[in-house]
Amino acid sequence: MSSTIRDVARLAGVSIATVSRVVNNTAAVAADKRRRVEKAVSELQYTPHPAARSLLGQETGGIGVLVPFVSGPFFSSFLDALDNSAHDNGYFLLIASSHRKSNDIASAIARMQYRVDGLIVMAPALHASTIRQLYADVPLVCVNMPIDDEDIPGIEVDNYGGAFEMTKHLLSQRTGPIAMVLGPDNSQDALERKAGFEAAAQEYGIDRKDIYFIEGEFSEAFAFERVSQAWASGIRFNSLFGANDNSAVGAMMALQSHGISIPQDVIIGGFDDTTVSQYTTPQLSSVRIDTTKMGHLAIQIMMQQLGHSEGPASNRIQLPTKLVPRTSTIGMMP
Amino acid sequence: MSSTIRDVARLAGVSIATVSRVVNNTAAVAADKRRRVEKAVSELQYTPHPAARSLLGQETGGIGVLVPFVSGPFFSSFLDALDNSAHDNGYFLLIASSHRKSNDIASAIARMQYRVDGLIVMAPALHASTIRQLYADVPLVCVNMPIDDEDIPGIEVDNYGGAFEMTKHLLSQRTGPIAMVLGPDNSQDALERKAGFEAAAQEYGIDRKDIYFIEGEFSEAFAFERVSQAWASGIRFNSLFGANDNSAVGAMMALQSHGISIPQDVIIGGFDDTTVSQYTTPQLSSVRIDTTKMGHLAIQIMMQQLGHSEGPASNRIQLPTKLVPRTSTIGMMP
DNA sequence: TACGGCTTTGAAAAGGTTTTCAGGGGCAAG
DNA sequence: CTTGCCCCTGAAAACCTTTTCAAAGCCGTA
Repeated sequence: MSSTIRDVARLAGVSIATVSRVVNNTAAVAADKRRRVEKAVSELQYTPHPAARSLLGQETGGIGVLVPFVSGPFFSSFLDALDNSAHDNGYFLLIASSHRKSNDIASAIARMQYRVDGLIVMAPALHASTIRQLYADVPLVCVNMPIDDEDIPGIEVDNYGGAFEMTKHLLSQRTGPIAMVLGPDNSQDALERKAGFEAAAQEYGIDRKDIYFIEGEFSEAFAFERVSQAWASGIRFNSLFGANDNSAVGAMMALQSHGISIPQDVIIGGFDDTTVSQYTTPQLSSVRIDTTKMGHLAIQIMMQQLGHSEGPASNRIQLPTKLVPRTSTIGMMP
Repeated sequence: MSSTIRDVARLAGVSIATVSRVVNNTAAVAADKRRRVEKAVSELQYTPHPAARSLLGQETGGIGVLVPFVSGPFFSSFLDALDNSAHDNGYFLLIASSHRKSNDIASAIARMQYRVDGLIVMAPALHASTIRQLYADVPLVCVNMPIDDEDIPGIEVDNYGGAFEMTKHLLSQRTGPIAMVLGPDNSQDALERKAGFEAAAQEYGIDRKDIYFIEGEFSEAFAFERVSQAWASGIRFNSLFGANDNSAVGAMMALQSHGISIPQDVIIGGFDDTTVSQYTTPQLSSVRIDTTKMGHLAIQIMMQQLGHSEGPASNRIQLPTKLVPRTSTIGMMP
């Protein structure tokens, strides 16, 4: 079986207090005893039991992460950044996915209780205050979700601005009727993107009846079907904005299957700048969210809350987005 | 602050033992006391401290997962399956990524000590016995890595068979000189794929001098560069097998940039059946590893080891692969 | 009525660590 | 030589829970 601090103390001929002092380097210990203890530690392969430590209110070294899904390029690259950054700061990640169901979130958070020093949550369909309520006494960082409490630190993505910019880009290339494939109703980011889209369309003076909204679910298959239906039913537009890349790609496939050529007949833009956007034909213009930066910032804010570092000036950050134009919105190649 | 079992006991007017019995439903308790305790529990929002529990050798409810990376379609869909399956069994995941460095693995495993009930490891560059050595007394499941100890349960992917099948597919479409973009030397799966490739080439009687190996690192950029070099230096082949999809895509891009058309001039196959393979032009033929099944199986074997279920008949599973032919290897569209 | 057995209950120990507190020893200064 | 201070060390408490063990109460039966 695994050895305890008592075993080490016995082997080294000292008290357990001394062992603890050597292991944690927390007080002066006579040189010879220190040596003896170190020898005993390595001989017995002693590792302090984390449960005993956290029982005393010590830090656990863990950071809980809650995301809707683990897979998908957007979430997974965010997780990757989180993981790297946490690792650099000596923390490990406890990851749970909520699958967008809110009761799952409650149970997932319950499991994290006492096991983590902080919580990083991304739950686009929930509000930050709900999370805070679920687990009150832990440092919290909310990412990419509506933050309705001034005191909760977090990172908000500029969905509005990104959508606005993309829509302007589309309309500057090709004016006239325009369509948008929406996201799920309960997703705050989807709504913000819609708002940005509308504002830009208005700025360009597009007539209300020349703006088409097509239902979507952030999924390629769903977008394919609905866009296909829309086109078949005679709806026509010169450009299309997908609330995320999945939707945009689905729309692209649907239109191409109707014999429409992109970007000659219709230009298309997406959101998220997913990996696939580089591989479609034509390559999909998109709006990049810097997930790596997002992850780093989240950990940085968390470290600040845990008192480990200075952190950014504010603990409430608006993450800018970046337009990435590709061939799906550019009429002619140079 | 958060409340303890003592607070509950005091409020309900019973002993802490009784509270424990009610909370864990572990022995008969008089109806009125039970009610009082339940009331106190909900009133104080009491949650047992997991550290105290695990100190008593109870199960933690956590399963540790070690993967080279968190991101990337292959790993993340595996993680997703793992997460779903673990969740269904009432477990949560503790995820750490090793970034392929072996000292990171050691420290990651050290962190997991005592925090998890079991460990699922995917470390293509390491051997199972090394892991076992690092953390002896915990149920272990090794996935997609060389298992050099009969007693360690795990899932091995049929890399050899998949590569064999793909190579046969390539040569049945187009015989003659053939190239393979290799994976990293220290990766067991890469070596197995190479072996499968060689065996198939031999079966088809391809002359040794008509078989070209091109260095690779499982990365698109690296493959692009090396394949480009190879072609520029005059090496010619009718078909190419990429040790993974990244390499195959890189090769495809490189060849296309040289004016070669796929599949008319050269046919290409990959491995992993990554998402992008559906979006390249032409779509990339690949070999699918059912990551979802892999995740489910891994959890299933783990549950068996933890004594929770019957599990599969054997705890040593060879996961079959499946050839997914697409347009990159089919000369003419129907 | 008395006794045996069953149900319910609480006290206490155990699990492994950190930290406080008090004491012991050595050394320097007076 | 004595006193005082500092350095080092060990005993013990504290953290929170589960579980064992023993006792108490109750019911039914002889």
